[in-house]
Amino acid sequence: MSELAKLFDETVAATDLSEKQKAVLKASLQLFAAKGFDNTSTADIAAAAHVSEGTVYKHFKTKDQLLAAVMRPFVRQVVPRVAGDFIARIQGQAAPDFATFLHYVIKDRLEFAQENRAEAKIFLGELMHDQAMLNMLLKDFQQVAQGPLTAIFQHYQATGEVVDWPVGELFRTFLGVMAGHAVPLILMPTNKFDLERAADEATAVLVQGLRPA
Amino acid sequence: MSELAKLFDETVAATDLSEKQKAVLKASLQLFAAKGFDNTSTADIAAAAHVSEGTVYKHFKTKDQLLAAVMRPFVRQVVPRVAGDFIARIQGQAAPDFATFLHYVIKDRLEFAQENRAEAKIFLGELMHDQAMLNMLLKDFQQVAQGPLTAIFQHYQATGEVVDWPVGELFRTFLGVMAGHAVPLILMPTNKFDLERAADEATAVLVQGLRPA
Amino acid sequence: MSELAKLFDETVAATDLSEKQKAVLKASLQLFAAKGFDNTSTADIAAAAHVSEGTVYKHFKTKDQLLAAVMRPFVRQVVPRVAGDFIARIQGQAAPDFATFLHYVIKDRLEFAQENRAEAKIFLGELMHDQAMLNMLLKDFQQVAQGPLTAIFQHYQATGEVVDWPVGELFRTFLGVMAGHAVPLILMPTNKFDLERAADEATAVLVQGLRPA
Amino acid sequence: MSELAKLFDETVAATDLSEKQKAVLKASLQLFAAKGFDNTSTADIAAAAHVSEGTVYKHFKTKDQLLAAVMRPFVRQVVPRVAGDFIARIQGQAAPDFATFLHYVIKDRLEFAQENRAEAKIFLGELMHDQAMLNMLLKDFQQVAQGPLTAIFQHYQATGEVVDWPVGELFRTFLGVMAGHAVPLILMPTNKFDLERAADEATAVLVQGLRPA
DNA sequence: AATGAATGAGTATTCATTCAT
DNA sequence: TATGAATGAATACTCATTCAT
Repeated sequence: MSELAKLFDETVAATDLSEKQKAVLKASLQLFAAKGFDNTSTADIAAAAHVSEGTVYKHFKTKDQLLAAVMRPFVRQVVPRVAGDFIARIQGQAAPDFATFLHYVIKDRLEFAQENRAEAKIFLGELMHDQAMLNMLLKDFQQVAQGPLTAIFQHYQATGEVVDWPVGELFRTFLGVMAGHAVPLILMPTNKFDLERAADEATAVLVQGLRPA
Repeated sequence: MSELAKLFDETVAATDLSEKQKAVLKASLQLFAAKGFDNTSTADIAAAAHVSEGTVYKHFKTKDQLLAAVMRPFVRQVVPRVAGDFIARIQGQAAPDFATFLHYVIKDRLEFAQENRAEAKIFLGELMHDQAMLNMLLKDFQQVAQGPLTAIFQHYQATGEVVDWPVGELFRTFLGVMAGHAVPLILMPTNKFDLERAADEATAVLVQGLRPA
Repeated sequence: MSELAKLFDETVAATDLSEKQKAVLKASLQLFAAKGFDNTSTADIAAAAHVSEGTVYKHFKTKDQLLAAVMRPFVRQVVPRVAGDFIARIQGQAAPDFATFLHYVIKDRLEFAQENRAEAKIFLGELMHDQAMLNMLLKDFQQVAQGPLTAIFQHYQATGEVVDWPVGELFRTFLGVMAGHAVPLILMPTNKFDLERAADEATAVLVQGLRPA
Repeated sequence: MSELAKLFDETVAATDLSEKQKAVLKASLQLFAAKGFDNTSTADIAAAAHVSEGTVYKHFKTKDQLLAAVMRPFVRQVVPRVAGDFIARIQGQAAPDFATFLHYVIKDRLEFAQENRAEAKIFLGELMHDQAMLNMLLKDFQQVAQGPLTAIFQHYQATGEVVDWPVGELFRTFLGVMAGHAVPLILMPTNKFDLERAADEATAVLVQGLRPA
């Protein structure tokens, strides 16, 4: 199980959620992913959770709160703490080369996507309409981009492994190449996905593509 | 104005749509883009188009048909005829080098995205929930990927400019890098976007990133 | 063609109805009979008559007027002038016996029903909801029952062929027995209906059934 | 109260219908009878039942289901079990004479009509448009006509009380004469109806009318 | 006379949400 | 805590009717 899934379960367990409330959350996750938030009624959720309609509203005051409860732990992890971990090592002497760094991060995020496919699907589906979610994401991105990520990329620019572009541009390319693998992984319900190979490929493209001319 | 935009306008003009019906289409486009299809009511559309609710349904028999009418010309052009044009030149002797090819295609598609921002936003927003749209898109992709695109990439593999990966993988990387520029362009309503520079950058990354090791 | 059908056509022809208006009437007749008045829209009628929606309203100001136009000649003939014709003969010396009288009337009305099946179906279908139609019918019935019919039945009571019940009761029995044949004739679209035999049977039942004990 | 009325009330009571839901049923019955199914809106029903429109749809999923719920117990009893009861006695030795049989059945059915005037009015009003209802009725008729009724009529044909016609013809005459009394009873909201006398009269007509010549 | 685009009130139905039990 | 009946506003869609051309 992924870190997020664990965290999510802990969140659920930690709070005073009864079994029924957990069932509500689980049903919401599945239905939102399968049919979209707007096309899922609270009656659907109640039925899927084997719970009365009133119960759905006992803990979660609105349908939107239900969405938030389902998505919050996921959104918080989309932009990971990975960066923070790495920063420490880089500032020490044992900094890995750019390829190793990329491979680690890409694989980590693809695993994350794979293990949280339902949440990711909801996320992609609502991103366009849910200003709150979009803002949460953008804020996280900016924080990471302006903070730890800048330090990391600057490190590899200093070693000559990465071209001298603004960090934002480097990040955009990184995200694009990764999304090329992540999006199909999320949308297509296939389990034949070769995660290692995808990470290899994306790493190869980025290492070469971002190398100084 | 983009090719599509023209085509779209012609479609509208060609059919015997009255001024009011055109207003309905225009209002639908704007509202779907702004609030999403599900969150736009036919009453909203009628109000925005300064038209009665009955009028909304006079020409377009269902709300779904309205969405289709708004999106069809766009979807048909997402995967462009560009490929076809190029094939001809490549099969002749005057084939451009890989960088030139990429730059042309990328710029063309980014311009397309820029000029059809509203449609593109709806498109992204509905893709997850609208199986029909997703299928249309996937079919188009497969057709292009298995047809002209294969020929093109194989050409550049023969010239030694492109690494010997399966065409699908090359295409995925190409789309990812381009999406890295297109998605922010579509989502952020800024006109400061430097299209030329984005095309340069994406081209640079891909030319290097896909070059044989 | 039945008397009514002729009269109906004359009504249509006589008035300043254009070909299109006649088509509207014909389409209304067919659709009202097939789907009922409430389930037929004026758009349906326009389409079936190959006419614009506006044209439907050019001559007939409301949908109800259309119904009235279709039904009026029928309703006026449901209770026939037959009675008047007969009165004359009875008051003369050449009065037929009760069986002959019944057979003539029953056959005449069954033929009428057969030839005006569509109108009859609408009539039955609307009778319950359309107070105006019901009233028209009841008034006609009362007029006939209190007028000519009374004279006729009293004649046969005087000859000893008919039991000494109030005319209303005799009429009710007569209508019931006839309806037993007419209703299936109207509802079932079969042409195997043996009208002569039905008239024989109904006559036999009534001659015996209404004979003084 | 009639058997059906009881059965109907039990049905309502048996199911877990709340007071409000019963009010919905009652209001539907009254409004459908008064204005017809098509001319009764769910808003009308909600208002008449002093209930919100949502409540109308809580138990009954569609307006058609409401109609079915109102009519089902009635339709099931239109063609009664009476036949079955009689069969037993006839097959025993104590068969009543034809007049007694007729009088019993006619009185029973007229009482039924009197006690279920509202349902009967809806029934007559929808029969023409509601294929399902018509089919239900026809099937019941055929079952009775081909089953118990045949046995009964054949019994009276054997005793020489009834003319040697096909059972279908006998049934048709029986229904016609009865309808002559039942229809006015259903349509006219008068309580002066002398049921005993009507049964006497109908019996007299049929006993004589169907006697062998 | 005929058209057909336009209207707006109306219709069945859904749904997030509340509340008495 | 859980229930599920009740709510009422909202929704997609229909339809009789009008009117400018």
